[in-house]
Amino acid sequence: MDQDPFFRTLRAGGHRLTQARMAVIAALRKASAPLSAAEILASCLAAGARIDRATAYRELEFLASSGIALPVRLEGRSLRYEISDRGHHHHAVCLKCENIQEVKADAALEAAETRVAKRVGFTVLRHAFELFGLCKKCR
Amino acid sequence: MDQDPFFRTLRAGGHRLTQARMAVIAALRKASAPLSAAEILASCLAAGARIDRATAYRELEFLASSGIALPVRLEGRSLRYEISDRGHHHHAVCLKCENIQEVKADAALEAAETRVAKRVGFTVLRHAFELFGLCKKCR
DNA sequence: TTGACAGTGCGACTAAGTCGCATTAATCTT
DNA sequence: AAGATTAATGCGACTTAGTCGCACTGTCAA
Ligand SMILES: [Zn+2]
Ligand SMILES: [Zn+2]
Ligand SMILES: [Zn+2]
Ligand SMILES: [Zn+2]
Repeated sequence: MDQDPFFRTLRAGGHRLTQARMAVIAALRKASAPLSAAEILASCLAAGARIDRATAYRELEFLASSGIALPVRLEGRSLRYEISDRGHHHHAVCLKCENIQEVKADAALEAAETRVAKRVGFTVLRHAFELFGLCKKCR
Repeated sequence: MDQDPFFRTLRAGGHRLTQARMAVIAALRKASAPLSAAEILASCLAAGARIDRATAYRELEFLASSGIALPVRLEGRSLRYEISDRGHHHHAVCLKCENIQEVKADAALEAAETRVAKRVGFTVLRHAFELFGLCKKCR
């Protein structure tokens, strides 16, 4: 626990390692796809941590501001979060089975994104790229 | 009005040209950026059409299913709509002035999107690409 | 071990959208 | 032009996702 980089970051920032905080981080770690606040809350409760809805929301917001959780806002769905140590990627959402699949960053795509931004005279702080359709299984 | 392609499509489909429907289409036409349901409702009311909130939502959904309105779901914002006859494009959202700017489709970007989809074995029905940052004026 | 205060639980609140159902009005028929 | 048909509407109650203030509590450094 003391060698965990996220926990060290939190301690270094003067933040406490509370039950709720550790439960939420554990829930994010366990997840294989981005989770909504409600799902994270359910996961924490299932794991035996008694935390409140408001706490779950506040904690996720805090973890996002600390760079530990990454907000994932897929169009049409409610806000989700994933753990932030998996490198830059995007998502493909299956419209049939609802599965969310990671799409590794593609150099050409990222280059095109940069070029387009330059063309329209925009300073890009963040970008979103999502695919919606049918996954291998559902096709 | 009878030569309007959208109106002709609606008539051909056996749909009525109601006050609400025409008011919503007019609001979408007037808009220079994607509008939320609330904004469209306000625009209709300001134009003198007495329509209900539920009607505005239902009408927008209907127009989207008819291919006349295009849902624009920019991450973190509520669902918006724009008129559908402007060709494929994406959006750049200024985080300071909240302006939403159209970004014309870029051949290289679209090609990269297609290639990435193929790589992950995904049948893409729709894609999203958005830039978030600072516009020319706000930089 | 204890004081300070970051973090929590509670509950009331808001914003965005949905739904069922009785009524209205756009279009069709005659 | 009047009546019939039924798509579309208004109303209001409901849901879902998230926010907020405030009194209380648990973490941790001294
Ligand atoms: Zn699938
Ligand atoms: Zn990217
Ligand atoms: Zn701006
Ligand atoms: Zn595109």
